[in-house]
Amino acid sequence: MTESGLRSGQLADAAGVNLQTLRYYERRGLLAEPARTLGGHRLYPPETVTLLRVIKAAQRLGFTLDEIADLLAAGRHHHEATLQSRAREKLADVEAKIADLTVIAETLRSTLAAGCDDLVACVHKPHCPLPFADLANGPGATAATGAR
Amino acid sequence: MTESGLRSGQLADAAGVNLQTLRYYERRGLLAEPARTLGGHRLYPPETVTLLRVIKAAQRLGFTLDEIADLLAAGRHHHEATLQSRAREKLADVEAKIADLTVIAETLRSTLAAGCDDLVACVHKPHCPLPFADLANGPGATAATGAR
DNA sequence: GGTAAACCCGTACCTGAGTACCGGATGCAA
DNA sequence: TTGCATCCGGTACTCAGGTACGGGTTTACC
Repeated sequence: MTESGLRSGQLADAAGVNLQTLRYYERRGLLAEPARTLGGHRLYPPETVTLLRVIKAAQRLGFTLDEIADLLAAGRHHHEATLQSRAREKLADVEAKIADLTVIAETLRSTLAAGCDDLVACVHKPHCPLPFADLANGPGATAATGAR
Repeated sequence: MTESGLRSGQLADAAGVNLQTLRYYERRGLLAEPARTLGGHRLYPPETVTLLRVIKAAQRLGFTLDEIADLLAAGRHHHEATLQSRAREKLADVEAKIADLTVIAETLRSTLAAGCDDLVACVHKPHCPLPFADLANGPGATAATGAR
């Protein structure tokens, strides 16, 4: 009974994830419940390695686990266009984040150029670049809160 | 006894933060323990509004609350250069994140251009732009985890 | 058949930045 | 002095994506 699939530890090693993460993904609906040995140990089909790589790649593109679960389910039911439209939305998100971070980088550069050395004291000087105006209105989409 | 400082609710309103956040910042060492009324209610000096704005501005620049607490303490002790060097580090972080997100945006654009419609199926096609190579080596500093 | 490694499940914990809820106390004005 | 808004403290919960722990099986090899 050697050639029957991967044990959870083997899969975890092969995909570079933690063993616990596999069970977590199973709970989250990203991995289907695998076959089991007589004793109850999980036996994964070999292509699960690819699936995990896909999941990790999608994560790197900024998709959440919930979104990835949706996308995988949609792929199984051949609802095309779902991935395309989600990707379009994500691209808009990412572009907004880049714009936001660009403003932040410029502000940091100004802070350096102005030679500020004390957060509080600097505010009272006219050249202070610290952005007090944009408190309620972050420029990017989901500005001040969880970026990614 | 009208002119003695701000009550916590007034300060929260003036600075645009939640009341609970004030106590949270106090616990985290960002706000000093304020004076109290005889009955134990907090009385903040008016400049605390400015301090909160500074905190929010620094947050927008990508500093964590711990870092801001440090920065504020350093300012009080006139350890100059601390803000400058921290700002330099943050700028490097932010630039790395921008670079990272730029790669991600390009990948998303390729995904759109290639017309991929199924995450898993796409992998087996030669034009698939999904990045499987950079799993263990995110290009940016703290790539896949907390971007902000 | 013994033993060590791997695996099982359930539950608790982690980070970061807050927010919500609760019962009780205080502040202030009419 | 009554009544309502505000505030107090402490605790628990939120989100995302995991990670760790503990006690009990199972597998695999000698």
